[in-house]
Amino acid sequence: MERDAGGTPLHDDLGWMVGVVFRSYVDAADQVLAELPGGPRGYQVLSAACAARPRNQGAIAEDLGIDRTVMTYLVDDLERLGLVVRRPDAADRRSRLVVATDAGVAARESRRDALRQVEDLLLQPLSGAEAATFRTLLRTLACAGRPVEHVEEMCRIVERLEPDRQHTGTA
Amino acid sequence: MERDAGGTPLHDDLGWMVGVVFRSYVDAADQVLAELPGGPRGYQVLSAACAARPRNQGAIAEDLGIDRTVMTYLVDDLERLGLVVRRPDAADRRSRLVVATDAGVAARESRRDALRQVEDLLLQPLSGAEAATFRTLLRTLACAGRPVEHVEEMCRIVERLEPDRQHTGTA
DNA sequence: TATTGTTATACTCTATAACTATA
DNA sequence: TATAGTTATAGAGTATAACAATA
Repeated sequence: MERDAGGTPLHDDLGWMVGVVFRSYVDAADQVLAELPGGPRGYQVLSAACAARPRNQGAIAEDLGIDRTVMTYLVDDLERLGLVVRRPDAADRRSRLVVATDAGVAARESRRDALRQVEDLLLQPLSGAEAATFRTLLRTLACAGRPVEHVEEMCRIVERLEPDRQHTGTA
Repeated sequence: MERDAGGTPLHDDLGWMVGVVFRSYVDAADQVLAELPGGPRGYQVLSAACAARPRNQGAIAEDLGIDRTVMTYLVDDLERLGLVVRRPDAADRRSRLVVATDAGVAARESRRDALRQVEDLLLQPLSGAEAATFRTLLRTLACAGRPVEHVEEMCRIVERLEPDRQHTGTA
């Protein structure tokens, strides 16, 4: 039962690495998106509202991994600023389609350009080719299904862990 | 000022991609780390406590991107479970070195094995070679300085954005 | 009966400020 | 005076539950 030999056992931890990069992006993006409600997520809602085929709040919320109740507040704020509107869905009168206004499209475009510079800054430690590779691989991961939904595999992992639970107590 | 032609403008957004992967990891890791206080971050503190050279709370907090006040609670919980101890630092009596106990080392090792399976599950959409490349590039980014600290570049980006601010009001 | 969206409430998490003890 | 850590408080963010309208 030896201690970790290396000085920093975290450098092999995917969770730590993803967390560092995630926080770096959010911190940098927050500076650029200061005037936009909701920070990066408000921008992402606005981006979704700029898509060719408008979608309803629930669909956008699922895509962005946020609760639908939070989506209500985000859309409220964006609508109050005149950046998006809630359009009734002829096919389902319960549903509200979120659509960007002209001002919303313009606001999104200027933010997108600024965010691209932030992204370049974030990827600066990589060469141009490496950055392109990183984007491609990251997109593959992001667009694939979420591993949490691999219920069976997760259950097997947790079950295999059970015998060791006494190490941490039951609290 | 045309609407986005593609169906999903988010698929080119680095922030969206990193966010999706980050949430996927946290959700999956939470299942494996259910008994450990603080979830993935509690695990990361425990990992830091397993390092060869013990460090104090502030240094660990900075590495993990969490506030030092939060660190106090995390270490409290881990110490209560007997996984770490606060050892006085002979060189500076204000400082508390966080050191894993034998039980802490054992708990961390079993969790690390489970987390490796979670990581493999997360990276399943990639081939073996691609996954290795992704880890390497991600580590390079995570170990590099944070872009927020590139104060000058950030200021230039924000300044260039200023003329467009009227699109979003001043709230 | 299930689903979309809203509202109100409660909860968690995080940050702020004040304090102690060291340096 | 500045720093490491703690504590208490307040604030932001988030989730839970109940509700209305529609399917």
